[in-house]
Amino acid sequence: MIKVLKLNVREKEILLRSYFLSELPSATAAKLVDHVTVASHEARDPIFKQGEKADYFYTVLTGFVRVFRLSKDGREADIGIYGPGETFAEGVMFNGGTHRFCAQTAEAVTLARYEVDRLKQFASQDPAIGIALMASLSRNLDQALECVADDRLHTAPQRVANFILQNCPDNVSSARFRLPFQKSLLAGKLGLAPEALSRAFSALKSAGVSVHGRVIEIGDVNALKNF
Amino acid sequence: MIKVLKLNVREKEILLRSYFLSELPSATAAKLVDHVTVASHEARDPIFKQGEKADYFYTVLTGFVRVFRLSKDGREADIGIYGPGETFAEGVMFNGGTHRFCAQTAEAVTLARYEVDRLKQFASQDPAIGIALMASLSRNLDQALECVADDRLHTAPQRVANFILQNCPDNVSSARFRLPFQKSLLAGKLGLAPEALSRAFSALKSAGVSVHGRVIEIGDVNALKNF
DNA sequence: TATTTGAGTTGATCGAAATCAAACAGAAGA
DNA sequence: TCTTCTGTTTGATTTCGATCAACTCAAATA
Repeated sequence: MIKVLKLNVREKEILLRSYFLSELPSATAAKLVDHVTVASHEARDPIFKQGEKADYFYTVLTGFVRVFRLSKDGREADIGIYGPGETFAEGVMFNGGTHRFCAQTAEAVTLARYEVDRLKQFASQDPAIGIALMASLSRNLDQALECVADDRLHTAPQRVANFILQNCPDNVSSARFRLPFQKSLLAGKLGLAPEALSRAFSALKSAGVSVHGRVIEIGDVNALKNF
Repeated sequence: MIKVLKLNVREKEILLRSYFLSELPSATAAKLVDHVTVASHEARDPIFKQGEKADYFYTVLTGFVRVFRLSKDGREADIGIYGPGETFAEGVMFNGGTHRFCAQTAEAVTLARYEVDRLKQFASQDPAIGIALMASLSRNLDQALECVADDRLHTAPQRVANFILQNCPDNVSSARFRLPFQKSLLAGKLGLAPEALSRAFSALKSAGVSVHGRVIEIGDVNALKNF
């Protein structure tokens, strides 16, 4: 079930701090916020399906969204997980107005929706909007390329190590953090079966990583970097 | 050895038909062409290296360029092959001005170079330029996501079949085309070792594909689609 | 014509991760 | 408290593709 609502104050703040809008002068950002609608989704809700007409692109306000390709034989391959402040599917502004992938909520999620046609119009009037959109596209492009390279160069334990390191503050020797979503979701994001993720965590024990539920403890950050 | 030159007439035409400039009104495109420099590279020349400061992004005029990540232990993973009319490394406009990947020519190549700083300035004045850049970014983003999904869902022979089908005209039952670059380059693009590509071609014989040097003949396009 | 060189293929082996199956643990519900 | 359900782990097996090595073939060179 989707409910469409107006933005509340808290949501407005999250949105203004998102990667996309934070690039803009505050007056411009405020104008865009006025045209945003909010969609509230339950867990496991489909947001859109590949092949559908694309009327919106999205910024996540709360929760996590899984974007994936569905193959002919029904298997799914994740191409990205997006969390609060992140924008996804901006590509539909320029690819013929059709979604090329499926998107589904991982849990209860609220989304800010930008209308494609309206944004195109705004972008054609104000260069700053185009530039902010480019920054967002560019960020997502870099992540996708990084993902291809990571998949092709590194083993499962190495990819998990990379992910852990991205979630560690820089210049510390040990750290601890909590996974913001299920392990099975992380497995998908890294292109692994859940079993492979589990085994990868075991393999990282020797590098000082211990896992308790969703809490991950890194004993020696440098050891992990050289894994 | 790099030689920097002015555009000749032929190069100017290729550039105006490139994915990036063809999106623009001809007056705008002409203005950008005036600020482009041409770099002429020999085969196997490095164009830039990951970590380097990024002063330009590029559109290929002739030849093919390989963009790849170099890992700590010296292995390389291709993230894209770019040919005539395609633009690469536009991401550097927004990622802090540093190249995140390496680029190398596969053969003798001529490139049109756009100065990042100048393009940013132009984009901040004319919304159409930003929109054209977005279209280019968006195209490259889609390709990268497609690549992730393809890697994760399909076996080597299936990926090769997909590549072949992308190079077939639509709605024909049989076709024939010539690879525009070396097989080893194609192997890299598909994330395969050259041996694996060779074996994949053999596997596709049963689906009516025959290979003579760089010429690929597809006996039954539909059989290939269902491979 | 003989020779060298590089691209591509073929064969044998190995390793990483998918798959299938079963056990296990923690949270939610009766 | 006991049961149920879902997410995660562990074990056994299989499959795919990397790797290493040898070989073929064609083009380039002498």
